[in-house]
Amino acid sequence: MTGPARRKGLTPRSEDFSAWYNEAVQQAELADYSPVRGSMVIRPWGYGIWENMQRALDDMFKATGHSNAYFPLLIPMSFIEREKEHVEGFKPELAVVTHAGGKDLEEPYVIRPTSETIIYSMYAKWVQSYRDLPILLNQWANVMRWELRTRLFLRTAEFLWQEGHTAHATEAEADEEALRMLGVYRSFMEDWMGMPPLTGAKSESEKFAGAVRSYACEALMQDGRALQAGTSHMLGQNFARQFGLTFQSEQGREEYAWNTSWGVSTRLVGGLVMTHGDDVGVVVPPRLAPTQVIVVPIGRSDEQWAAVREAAERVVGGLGDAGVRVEADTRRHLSPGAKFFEWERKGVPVRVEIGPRDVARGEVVVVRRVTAPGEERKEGVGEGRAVAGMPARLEALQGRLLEAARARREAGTHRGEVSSIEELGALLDGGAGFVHSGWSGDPAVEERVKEATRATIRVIPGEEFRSAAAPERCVGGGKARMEVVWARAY
RNA sequence: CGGGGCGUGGCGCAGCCCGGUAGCGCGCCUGCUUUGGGAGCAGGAGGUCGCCGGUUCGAAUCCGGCCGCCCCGACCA
Repeated sequence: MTGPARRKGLTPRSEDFSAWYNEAVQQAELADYSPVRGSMVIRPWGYGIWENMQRALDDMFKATGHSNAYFPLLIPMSFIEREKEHVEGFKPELAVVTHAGGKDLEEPYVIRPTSETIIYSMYAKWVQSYRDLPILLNQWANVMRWELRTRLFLRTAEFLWQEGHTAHATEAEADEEALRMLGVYRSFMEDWMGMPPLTGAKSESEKFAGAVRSYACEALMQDGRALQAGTSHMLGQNFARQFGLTFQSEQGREEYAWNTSWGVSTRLVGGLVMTHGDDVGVVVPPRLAPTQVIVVPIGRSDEQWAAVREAAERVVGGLGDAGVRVEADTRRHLSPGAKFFEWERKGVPVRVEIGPRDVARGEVVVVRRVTAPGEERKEGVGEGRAVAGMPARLEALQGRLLEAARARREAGTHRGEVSSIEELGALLDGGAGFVHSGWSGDPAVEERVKEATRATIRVIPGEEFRSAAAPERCVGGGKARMEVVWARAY
């Protein structure tokens, strides 16, 4: 199995999804393992995707009134320890700096696992009056959580993310903010990633350490497991109390501010791979692809090469003018086939082949990375028409990826009464990803389900995702008080 | 942290049981011929066999300890 036959492709997803994922990520050159335990190197192709994600998200944050700022990497240990649930949640995975400048530090610093504490300590300095609120900041940063078991992009010890932190005068305003950003995440995942998530609230046991309410986007991966792709928290006044974040209200009273925090990380890149990838490799949606179109000139003799190069340059120029991110692969030591495989593994949405035959006809061959049923993969198109039609072609592909992912999510979702834990387990074993059911609200039921099936409540779905007929029975027996969605999660 | 697997040129592996000249494929370099789905031939470079210690005339191989990586589980907004 290690010979040439194996080298031609990845381990099929159906055979070993985990092996497929690792191979897909590495062969697409998204990331590589590093000498540092649990920390990966994000390579240019992977980082390019992240940069495109950042740009889109950053624009959305700005459009909703937020500004960027930057806070220190190191946080005094005492800060983390101040909020009781927060410290309990994060203590086990903290990396601590105890020694610097050649001597032991008086107070250790932790490498931020998240920045609530240091940010709200600063907000406390900046806020005196209700007129200073709201504060709407975001930071792009790296954070560190010493995870016991890591996986490329999905869970690494160090990862890149953005964390939004806001302070408001009222609870209603804070909750509105938390929900607004949940909606921003959802739009981003749908419109840019083609990864339609379920959104809703977290149960008590799954919420963020220190939050009053947590909201999340949960996406269904191709292996039927859920990926928590983004979270937004209404922190109440928990941190404000610990850090003295108070303001004088319009009525002259001293009050604690209400906070929110929200974040998405490089984990999204892993989600992208597991949403759209196939047995050939990664598939990157056009809006996020660092290169949307790869032009491959094909020629034997020097004269042929000169002719196809010229045509390739014309196409690259034309596409560039049309706002398409395009590149020509002019390496002469590689055969066309080798280049085809390489770019397919990386997931470039469209390839344009230009050989002597095409030049003679004034055509190019346009090849799609993914095809709809019944659609030709390769297509000879007049050069001018190929260039002019490319933006529309890319948008169509973007839309198709979203629809395919939505269809997979729906096919992997079970709705209807689930009246026992055994039945829930059978549904999950039978291929269901998201299983809707009723729930009494009793944490003991969650615990029992987890024991028996390894599934957890991913969300208490928002209105739009609830079933037409609300479930009446709780999976643990008795009456349901709400609808929940179960899944085995990453 | 529990269980399993694995550390040998850049990558993937064989050799280890049974101690004795370190091997294969891919990749890389040079030359020539090639280029429409992973090119061919010829020549070449590249390895203190994860680390430390022990046994032995002699250790990739046997013994002890340590370190690291991957997978499953536990843990993990």
